[in-house]
Formats: sequence, C-alpha cells, structure tokens
Amino acid sequence: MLSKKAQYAFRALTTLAKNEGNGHLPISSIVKEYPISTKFLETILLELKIGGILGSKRGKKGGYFLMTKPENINLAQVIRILDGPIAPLKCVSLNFYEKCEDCNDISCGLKKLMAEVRDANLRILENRTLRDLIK
Amino acid sequence: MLSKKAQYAFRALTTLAKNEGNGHLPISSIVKEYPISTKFLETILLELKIGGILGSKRGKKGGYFLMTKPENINLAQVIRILDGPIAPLKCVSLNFYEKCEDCNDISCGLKKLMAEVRDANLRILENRTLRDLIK
DNA sequence: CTTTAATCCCACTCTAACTATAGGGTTTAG
DNA sequence: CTAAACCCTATAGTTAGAGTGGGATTAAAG
Repeated sequence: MLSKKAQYAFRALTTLAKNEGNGHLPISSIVKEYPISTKFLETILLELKIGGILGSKRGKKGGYFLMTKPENINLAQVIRILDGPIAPLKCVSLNFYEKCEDCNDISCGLKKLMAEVRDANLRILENRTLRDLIK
Repeated sequence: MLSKKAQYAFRALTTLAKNEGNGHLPISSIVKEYPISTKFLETILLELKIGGILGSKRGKKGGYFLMTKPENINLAQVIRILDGPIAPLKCVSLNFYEKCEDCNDISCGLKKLMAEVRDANLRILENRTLRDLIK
C-alpha cells in the first residue's frame, strides 16, 4: 500500500507539473488545491528535493519547481523516495537490497515469484510519468 | 512489502504442501524446519485456518493440514489473509475497497494507474500456487 | 536596513501497526 | 487420567507512519 506521504507527493507533483513553464510555486499555492497540512507537505517536498526531483528557490517569492519535464519523472522514482522499496521483499529489491538470512537466497521459491512481481510492478511504474498523471 | 507473518505463512504452507497426502502435522514439526517462534506461528496458522486455507485436528496427535491441494491455493489468498489488500490504494482494492474522499474516484489519474498495478500483481499472484513454491 | 514571505532543518509527539510472547482453556489419544 | 496438541485472548515491546512546532536562513521589496 502507498503511504499518505506518497499520495500527497503525487498530488503536489501533479500541481507542479500543471504549472510547467511558469516558474516556481510556493507551498501555500500547492496546498490551496487540496486540503493537506502545510507543515506535513513541507517535509514531503523536502524529501523530493533531496531525492533530486524538485528544486527550490528560497526567500520571498520563492517556491518549488520540477527539476525536469514531467515526462522524465516516473512513478517508481517518487515511490522509492517516499516509501522505499517497490519489491515485496528486500532480498529481491534492486535499490534496497538486503540479504535474506532465512532463505538460501538462490533456490528460494518465494524469492523467484516475488522477483516476478517486482518486475511486473516496475514495467508499469517506470514507464508511467507525471505526464500520464495530468492528462 | 510482505510482512513477516506472510513470509512465515508461506514457509509453513510450503512444509505442509510437501507433506501432502500424509495427514496432518503439529506445529512442533513445522517449526523444526525453520527457526520461528512456535507461539507466533500458532497465531498465524490460526488466521490461515479462519481464512479457510488450513484445517486442524485437535487433541493429542493433532495438527494442521491443507484444506485442498497445493495447486488450488494461490498466493493472493494467503497475502490477503495476513496482509490485507494487494492493491496499492484502498480505492482500487477488489476485496478491501474503501472510498477515497480526496479524489473524485472517477477521473483520478493516480487511481487509474494504481488499478493497472493491481491487475499486474494479481495476474501473477492469483495464477501461482503453493505447488509452484515447492518445485 | 527593516519587514515580510518564503524555504530549511531538526526535534518531537501521537498513534497505529507489527512482532512476538504468555497463559490458561479445550479437546482427544492412549 | 495424563500428556500432547490446538484454541483463544490479552498484553508487551518495538517500529513505522502521520503530523506538529519552533526557530534559522534566505531573499525580495519598500
């Protein structure tokens, strides 16, 4: 299940994507579209910035903006930043791999199936972008 | 991510599936294969029983057994019992649907994409069974 | 140079969920 | 009758999720 953070992130990113080409938007503008806690959104936008998806401009008339075009930001990126692994098990995660001490990691049947699940998810999430969300 | 409960469940079910045709197995036998807390496994097996996947025989020489053949128990069933929804959002869940108050539920772009993710997951999880896990 | 509007940063609370354990009750074979 | 097993519920400990607060820093505008 997607966390609230990820859901809020998608909303904010949608708003920013719609604003494409018009420079940056302050949090106050983003929040107007949906009822989200300003402070909470702030932490989310910060994570997205650290994750490389957003840029920001400080000070008066500052705000956030997408670092690249909406069609270059896929959903998997966003989810990984806010929720971590997309794979159902760490031992089959590409970006958050951890060895599984319980299975022998090679002949584990569950592992094989969960790797398939991971791939099925990635086929969708890495090929859909913010552009798909706003049209 | 799969919970520990679901992972332990798959292990226990694997053991029971391998034992197919030999009657029931007590928890003590199931635990011998892997280092899991007996008491914790007990609660998991109980959930699987309530969920209709396992049957049990009480009293001395009692134990647990699969209610049907391994090829008739798919992975989605097991996950739903222990972890709940397979869909990434409740508002696109088939078995745990809840209305999403934030999106209008019809034209929400995120919802459409997450329904695709759900379907991709189900195509795998509903077509793979315990039989696939033990071979 | 002061005010104001904004991001930045970090610490903190609150709650729910997850993980695990404990203990007694009930059933059944021998 | 006893031992071995499942049944059932409560509870404790830990972690993760969700959200809040306060102050520091930056930059535009008057």
